[in-house]
Amino acid sequence: MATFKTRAQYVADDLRERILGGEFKGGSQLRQDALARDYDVSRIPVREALLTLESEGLVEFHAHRGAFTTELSVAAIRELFDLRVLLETYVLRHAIPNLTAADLDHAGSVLRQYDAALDSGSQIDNWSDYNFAFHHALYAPSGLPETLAMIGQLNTKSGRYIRMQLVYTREIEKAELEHRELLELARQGDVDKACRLLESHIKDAAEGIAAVLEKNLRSA
Amino acid sequence: MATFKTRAQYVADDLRERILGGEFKGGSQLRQDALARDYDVSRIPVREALLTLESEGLVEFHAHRGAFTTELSVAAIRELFDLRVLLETYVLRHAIPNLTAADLDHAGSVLRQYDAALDSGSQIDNWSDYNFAFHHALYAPSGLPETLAMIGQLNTKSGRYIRMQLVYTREIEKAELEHRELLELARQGDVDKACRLLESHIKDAAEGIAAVLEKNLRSA
DNA sequence: GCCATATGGATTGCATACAATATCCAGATT
DNA sequence: AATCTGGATATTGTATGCAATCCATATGGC
Repeated sequence: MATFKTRAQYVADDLRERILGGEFKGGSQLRQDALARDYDVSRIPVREALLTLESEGLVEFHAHRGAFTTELSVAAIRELFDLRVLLETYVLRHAIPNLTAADLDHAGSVLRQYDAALDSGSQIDNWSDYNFAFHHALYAPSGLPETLAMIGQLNTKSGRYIRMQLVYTREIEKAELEHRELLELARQGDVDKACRLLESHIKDAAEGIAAVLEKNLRSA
Repeated sequence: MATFKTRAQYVADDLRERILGGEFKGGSQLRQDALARDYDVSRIPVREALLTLESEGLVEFHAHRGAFTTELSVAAIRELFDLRVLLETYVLRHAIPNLTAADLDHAGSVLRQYDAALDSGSQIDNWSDYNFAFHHALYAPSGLPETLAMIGQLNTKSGRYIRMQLVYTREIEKAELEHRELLELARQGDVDKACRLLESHIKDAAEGIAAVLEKNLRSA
């Protein structure tokens, strides 16, 4: 069922990856005509894709001037990460009591895939997806789909900067260790400790990103 | 600046009002052709408007079948209101210490406008906007624009049901009293009491809506 | 020399027209 | 009788082309 994908959706998915991957820096303009040629479609599906990305906070439309990739201020990034702490500890708190053995197994298997990917080389492009998959595996049993959707939005909006931080500071290994610890605490059902760890896990990432951004600002 | 509004935006704004106003119940289909005739535009801006509304959670696209207004389950509504409690107490907590005399005056004047609207007759259409304006006046000094945007999303998504509850249960007056109390607590800087009141204010609304929906379900 | 205004060029926003897809219903098959 | 097949129909999804708008540059008045 519903295996059909419109061209607009295809363009949106690919363009999202390109933006999150850092191909378009700063507030660079995305010309509809050029993108249409890129994807060999007309400008209509490109426009629709850009509208979708606008609603996700990745681009901004200026009437008759076109779409530009958004650039988040350091303050905005801090705010988004504070929101992540608030919402993710909230769902984790609700998820842990519901975790089944199958849920824990699934989260564990995602972690093992991390390791395989790490060992096989720097598949950093996919790391963000794995990261989100692990967090999602822990959160899903909360039975709070609307909340999970908002968390997904926050991740998308700040995704570009998360990847940047990972590349710059190479602290994937540290995150990986914290993930293992988080899974263990969840297995033990220690809600408070797990939430505290999650909070510092997210805040550390935010501080790393802020540091990188502020360094870049000074050098520019 | 930027006083220009595309037709797609105009259609989106108007259609949003119509959906929130309850003109399209249940999962009713929104045919692009009919809407295009309604607004005397082509289907392109209609499609773009529908895409915008989809990102706001008001409609859903089914490929080649069209757009349908979404219908939230009682569980989803409860979840959205729980999220509102979480996020709104969060911003209120951050806003109260920053409230200036001008902020309090502004919030008070919004309240006075309520009263005027109430006395002049049942301008229920506008009440939701006033309601949001009051809450926004209290929250804005938090200096957390991203969080405010998410709260706005939650309000939009659940807006249809808020209006329904107000019409059915006529508890506008109660909400109005609570607003005055909330403003007074904010003026006194009593963060904890204000947040507790806000929490029950939102939860009461959620329970009222759930009661109405469950009654409707039984009668249907 | 400086500010207001007009004009050219580029790009978007939209209307029209066509292609692709899902659904429905009739008819055949088991 | 129930299920499956296939074509007709309605509706969406997209391509093309044109009109509207913005920005930059040049021009004229003071």
